[in-house]
Amino acid sequence: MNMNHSDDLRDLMDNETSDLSKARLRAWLQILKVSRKIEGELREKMRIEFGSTLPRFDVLAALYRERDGMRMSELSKSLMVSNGNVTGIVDRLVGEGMLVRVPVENDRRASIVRLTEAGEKDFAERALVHEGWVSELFSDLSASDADGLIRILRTISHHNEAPHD
Amino acid sequence: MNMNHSDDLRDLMDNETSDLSKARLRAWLQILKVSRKIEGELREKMRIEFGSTLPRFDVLAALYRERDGMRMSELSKSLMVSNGNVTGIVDRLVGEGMLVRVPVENDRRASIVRLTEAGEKDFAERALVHEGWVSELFSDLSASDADGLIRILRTISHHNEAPHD
DNA sequence: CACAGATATTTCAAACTCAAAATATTTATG
DNA sequence: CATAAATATTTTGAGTTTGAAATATCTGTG
Repeated sequence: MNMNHSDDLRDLMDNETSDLSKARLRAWLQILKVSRKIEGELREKMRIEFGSTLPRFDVLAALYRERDGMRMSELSKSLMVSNGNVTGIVDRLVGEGMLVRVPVENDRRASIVRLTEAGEKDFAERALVHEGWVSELFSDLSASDADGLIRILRTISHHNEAPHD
Repeated sequence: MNMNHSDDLRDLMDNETSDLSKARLRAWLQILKVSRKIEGELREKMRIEFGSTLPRFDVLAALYRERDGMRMSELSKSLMVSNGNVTGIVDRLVGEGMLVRVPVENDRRASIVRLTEAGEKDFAERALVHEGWVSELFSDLSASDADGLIRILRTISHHNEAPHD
């Protein structure tokens, strides 16, 4: 057949778009399926138990980790959602008394968002309940499978990391 | 210490909400992180390359698997989104000439949605490109890791399967 | 200092999403 | 047959999400 180096490569590529790439596609679809199902369950619990939503919980969680507060841009980057999106969520949480916007010294464009005392207290309680829900939904996941899952997912997210400056 | 059987159980439970439940929470957060990142990438490619969106792609994909078409309710169940949601997406895809609604014999409440010839042709091309994108985004995922990932995720989705009638 | 470009955030229009209510139709029961 | 209950779908209102445009402010360069 006289295949040269390029043909070998081509052959590898074709195999990849056939077998490996299909396995990866199945993996992606399974990730999507699980995350939709779990998100749906959590959304419903969140609505019924807390009268609140997942996006709001996510914002509160981010700010609970950064007690000194975050800028809008840090918040949207950390949650991987658009800037404009965070504006609306924060507006509502401010309206609920969970957050405050604090002006930034020497930069009148920016503001720091942080939990109010009530917001901190409320979220601490909700976070415990939320952890329980997740553990229940993942109750078939052993410790070693949890670790394996995290390891594999990390290889994926590292590959797609935003290129550092 | 004189611990009885109940104390043993309590102890096991407390350990669970401490270590295992935290591992499961980390696993969930990692799933969420990966699916957001990948969805974001795919959304952008979808918009730039196809001038379309992920939800529309999902609907087309479901109907490409069921060439005879599906009812609205089957579609929304298969995609795990609400009924009302599918209505809007299908409306737009009908407007684009990708889908048609066919009345159902003997049941004037229902209609079958199916791909047009153009829709079928368009989607077949897009699906190939899409698979390439996914394989690229998952290029650090080996065949065995893909299989491992799928196995672990299946244990999770099986636990949260809708209880059959 | 002027002012071009960069940065931080909000506003905007369109799309997506949900849960609940409304509509239309079918099925089952008395 | 009448009609209550069930089913299939759409409509509605509120919220979330995006990408792009608009605002406001800051920074660096001449």
